[in-house]
Amino acid sequence: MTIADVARKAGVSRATVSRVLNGQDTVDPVLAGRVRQVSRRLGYHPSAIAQGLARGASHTVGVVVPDLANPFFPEVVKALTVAAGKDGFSVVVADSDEDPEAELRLIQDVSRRVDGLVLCSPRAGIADLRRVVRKGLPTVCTNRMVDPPLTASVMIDSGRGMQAVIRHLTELGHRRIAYLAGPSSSSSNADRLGALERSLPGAVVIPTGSKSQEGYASAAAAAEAGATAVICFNDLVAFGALARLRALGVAVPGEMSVVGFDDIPAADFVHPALTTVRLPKAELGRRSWEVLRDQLGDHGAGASVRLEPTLVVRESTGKAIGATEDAVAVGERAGG
Amino acid sequence: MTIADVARKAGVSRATVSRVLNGQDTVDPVLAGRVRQVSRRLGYHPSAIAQGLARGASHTVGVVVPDLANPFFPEVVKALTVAAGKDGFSVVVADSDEDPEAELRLIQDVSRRVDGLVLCSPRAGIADLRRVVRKGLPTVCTNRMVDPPLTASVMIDSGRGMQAVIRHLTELGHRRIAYLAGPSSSSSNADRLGALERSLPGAVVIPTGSKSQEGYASAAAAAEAGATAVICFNDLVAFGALARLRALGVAVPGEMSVVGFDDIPAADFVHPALTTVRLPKAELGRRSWEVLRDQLGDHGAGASVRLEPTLVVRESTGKAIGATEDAVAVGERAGG
DNA sequence: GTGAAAGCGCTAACAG
DNA sequence: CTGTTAGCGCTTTCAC
Repeated sequence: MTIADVARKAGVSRATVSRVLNGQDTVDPVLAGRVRQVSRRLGYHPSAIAQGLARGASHTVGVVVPDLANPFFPEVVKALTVAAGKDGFSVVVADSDEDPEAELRLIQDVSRRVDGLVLCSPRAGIADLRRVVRKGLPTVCTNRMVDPPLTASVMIDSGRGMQAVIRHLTELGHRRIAYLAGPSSSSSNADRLGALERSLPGAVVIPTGSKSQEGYASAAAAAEAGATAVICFNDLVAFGALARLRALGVAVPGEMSVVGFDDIPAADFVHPALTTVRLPKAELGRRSWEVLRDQLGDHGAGASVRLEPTLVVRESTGKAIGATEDAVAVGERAGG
Repeated sequence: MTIADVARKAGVSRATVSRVLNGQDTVDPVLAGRVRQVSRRLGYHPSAIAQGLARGASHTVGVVVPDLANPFFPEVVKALTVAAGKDGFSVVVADSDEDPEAELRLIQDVSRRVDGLVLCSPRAGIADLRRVVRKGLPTVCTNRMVDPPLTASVMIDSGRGMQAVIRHLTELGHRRIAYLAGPSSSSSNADRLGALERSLPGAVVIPTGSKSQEGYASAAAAAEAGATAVICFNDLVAFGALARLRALGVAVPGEMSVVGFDDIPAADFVHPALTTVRLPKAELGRRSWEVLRDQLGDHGAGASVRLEPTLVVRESTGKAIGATEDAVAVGERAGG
């Protein structure tokens, strides 16, 4: 079932069928009607592949993410597909499973079949990235500092988020704070770590990860370290920490404050409701598309946008134990 | 930068370049080496579009989901992309945003650019589905009864899951049970509802939805209806219900048992840990790919596989209040 | 207004 | 083993 079949049945040339189906108004209405009817009756649908070849553009963009099972990414991808869809673009997604090697392979792979690419929080090293990102393929990179910039970028200022958290916590009198750190390959994690060490050199950093399981495993160490507040790499980790602290009999926020990052929907429904840094996920997806689309059009260099996170205070943070007006003393407590 | 450029620089024909790059062993090692070197130096990457046209297959499959922000689907999509990736296939995903109209449009759209399609829990009516599913395009449909079957299918037996829940609850002495129902367009919801009404004709059904917000809103009604146990359409809804019950001062599981469906990762970390029906999400994705791949190959009709859910009992369910050995009485209680 | 013809970049017979 | 020759299905000048 090709355009030729329609042309033959309708008694016109393939060019005419093409014109009609692409909405050109330079065709005799009678013929146009006949073509439309025939093509409908035959159930004809043009091959996007062939169109892609002929037009030199596939109207498809790729997005590669580290882990689609992490609630952060589906929201970004969703907003991106919806936005791109409105402009007639499809989105192919690739999941690298947090593996930098796989990520590089996927980038190259996907690059061969798309008009543009968005790299979501890529985990690969900068040198590797520079190697595989095709010069000439419109690309936007999210949540990943690359200096000098090799692509357009859309960032969320994680450092600012961390600062807001620290301010919040210190205002509550917390002096001993632990950070359950995310994957070392995560650039956002590095940003947060940087901000943390700058504002609070004495913070205890506990390598953790990005899943609840890992938060569960690490939370005890935070308690043992005498922290009165624990900042988690993301909400999932915070959920795990919350569960572990409960198991340990440590009251939240009474004895320990907990804060997350992301603000996934469930954060508002756990108990205690999680204080967290809201990252504008949907906006990240939308803006990524816009920035990419701009490059697709005028072939320009591509913008660099920076989005702001906002601290959402709920129930999991509270006054430090033993905190006084001008608290200096650290509320030491035995772990678990 | 096309295959012709490489051919010219390497002093061979395009066919030879093609052969080398596709790993055919029928080429003089010397030429092959030269070709590989030139193509690397030039940074040449074949266009997947052109290959697709020439080969008559794009090595891309589509998957359309109702809502990527619902944690059920990313896990399915992830497993699917990983499985397909291993066989050299890319996956384009489309998110219909729970809108049947949009879904139909997306199906047609995506169909034009892929070798195969998986419809994940499609929300459109059967008649519409029948209209847009392209005869001849390998397709698998998940979680959607279509009779007579118009495609291969991979189902999770939701009814069985519901039965297991009811058995569990009645063994605990519950007699008055409420169901916070999911979207009416959801086939799984219909299955669960069917099983519920068959096993427990007196159950109270409260139209709810698929999000925590909605569960939060509906939970009070369940309490007011005098239920001692509430079954939720999914874990997200259950999280909402849990939050509302806590706000209402209703103890779980002391005064009210709560169960969900899906078993998303967070279910094990909320408090109380959620009793839920685990749906094999990753397996659903993997099997969907396998069934699709089989059709891609031998052009066969496509299998019909059925996956079993399993009840995971955690902390949110317990003995009905006032339940006796042979409980008959209903534990009536005032709503919050 | 409409058709003929020339590709888009690649693969796959088919000769040699 | 390697090159030549046809296309894959569509779009798009360029004449008519």
